[in-house]
Amino acid sequence: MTMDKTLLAGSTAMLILKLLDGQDMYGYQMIAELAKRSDDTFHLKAGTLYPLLHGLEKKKLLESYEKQTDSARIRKYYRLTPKGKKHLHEKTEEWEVFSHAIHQVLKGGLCCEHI
Amino acid sequence: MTMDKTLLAGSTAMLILKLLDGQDMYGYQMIAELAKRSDDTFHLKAGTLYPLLHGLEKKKLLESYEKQTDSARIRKYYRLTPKGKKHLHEKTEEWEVFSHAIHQVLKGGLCCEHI
DNA sequence: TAATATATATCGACAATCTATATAAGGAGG
DNA sequence: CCTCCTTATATAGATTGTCGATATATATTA
Repeated sequence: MTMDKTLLAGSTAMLILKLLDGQDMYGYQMIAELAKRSDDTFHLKAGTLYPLLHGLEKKKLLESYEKQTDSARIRKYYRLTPKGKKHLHEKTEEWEVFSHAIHQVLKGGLCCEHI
Repeated sequence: MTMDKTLLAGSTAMLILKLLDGQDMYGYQMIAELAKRSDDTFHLKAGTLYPLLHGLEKKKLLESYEKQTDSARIRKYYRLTPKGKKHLHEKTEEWEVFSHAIHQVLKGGLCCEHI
């Protein structure tokens, strides 16, 4: 199914933070990992990811460091900061409230019709 | 809780269509009804709703008609068209896939880590 | 050596929401 | 009677988030 890209709005940052909660990763890896974990539902574009990472770093939610791999190639890894972890927690709760509310409306709303 | 407004992106139209699935409504009523059905999570602004309604009408997903109420005031009611109903159905399925995918990622993704 | 995959980055376009503002009618309170 | 608040519809401008296109460079494979 073709995902409506606008649905992602606002939740992309949360997903990135979640990916980094547990292990450090570099940008390109995140794109693949997100696709994998979401069963190929999310295909984050590079043009979306990199500006987002820079923004999160500026907000001190992430820290980056360069790491030389076996193949002489330098990759830029990102690490979740304590502040980022806190932010992730908040956003996750927000998401729960939000998706529950949507679910509520889609359920028919009949439950609230005559209280 | 202050809802991140961007989370709504893309799903507002679906919610409006859902509200009209069952009964015709006028704009102002939709704002109140959506807040009610979502347990005060969604507070749609007039500046968001009306352009959206006009857009949905232009796309033939909605039809409008004016109705004189008891109080001499004329209200503009909206009705869901068959095309709109079909659209609602599609968007609802899309939402299910999307929210499931988010849930999957937030779950930790550990389940997919070593398959 | 040429094509493809990996890897990071920026810019302009576009879509969706918000705030602010305009307009106007009805009801409540002073 | 007049003012304020709520109801009700509407539009313009600002902001934000995502995408497509493009640029650059290295590594792998054919």
